[in-house]
Amino acid sequence: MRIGEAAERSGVSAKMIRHYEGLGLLPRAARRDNNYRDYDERDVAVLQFIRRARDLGFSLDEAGVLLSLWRDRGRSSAKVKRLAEQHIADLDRRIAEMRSMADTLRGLASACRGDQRPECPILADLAGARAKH
Amino acid sequence: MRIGEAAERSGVSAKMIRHYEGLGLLPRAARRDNNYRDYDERDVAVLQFIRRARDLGFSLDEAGVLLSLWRDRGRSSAKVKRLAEQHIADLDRRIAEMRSMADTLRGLASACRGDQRPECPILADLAGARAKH
DNA sequence: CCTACGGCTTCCCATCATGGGAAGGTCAAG
DNA sequence: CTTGACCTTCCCATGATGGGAAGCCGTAGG
Repeated sequence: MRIGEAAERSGVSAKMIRHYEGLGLLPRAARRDNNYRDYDERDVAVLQFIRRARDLGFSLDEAGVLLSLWRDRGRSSAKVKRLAEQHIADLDRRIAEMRSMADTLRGLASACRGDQRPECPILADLAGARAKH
Repeated sequence: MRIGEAAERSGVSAKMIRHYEGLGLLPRAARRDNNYRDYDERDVAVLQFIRRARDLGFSLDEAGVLLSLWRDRGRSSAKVKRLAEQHIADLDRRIAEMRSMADTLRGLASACRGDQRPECPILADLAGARAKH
């Protein structure tokens, strides 16, 4: 099949498929006589694998590592699990950061009247007047 | 003061101060005879304002809007509050996304033995075999 | 007086993942 | 034979940040 169909079936855009190939994340695709890339079911499965890894927040580099582990029949599941746990820890760290931001903002916004007057604890906080607690 | 001191006092790197000026987020800095940029306390306060906005997750564009509202004495706090609430909603959406990723991964990782054997539900999931629930 | 050093200047490049779009080749249907 | 939907490669943009080169400025120490 051509790249458009592979894209549709995998959920990875044609643009990205070419890009992944350029990065070396995918092997160079087979070509037809007309120089069009040619894909089969296994290629689509690989693309779906990458797509799913991206959906779970893994970077392309990490997706590449997972892919090579997937292909390695003699792999130890310990390596996969370690990678997953590191990624979970990273997600948790970023979640905590963002929660802290959101909570701070919620506190400031709730103290802000939000009317036509200029007084605003949000701007006051940004300007350096830290809240009184 | 020179850019190095302004950077240290504001917590914004010299590199970024120049960049913000290039973006038009900051007015062009005053220059000394030797062409060095020259900053005063008010400049540092503006930089701190931007820094704080960034710390709360606002984009540079949003920081620019907040900055102009801060400078506008006749502003209505409603505009500030609306911007903050949109940002909170955006943070909450991203947090929910990441929590969903982390929770899925936690489920898969807990089902993975993590030993020297190749069986691994994490890879099985990525490969398209969706979990049984 | 020369040199070394630290600070500054501009400019270009890299990151990460993705998309937009131009210029041009290929192929099937009308 | 044209049209239109594909495909190709190549360049550029995003957003925020940093790295580093080449070169200027100014002071302190020999």
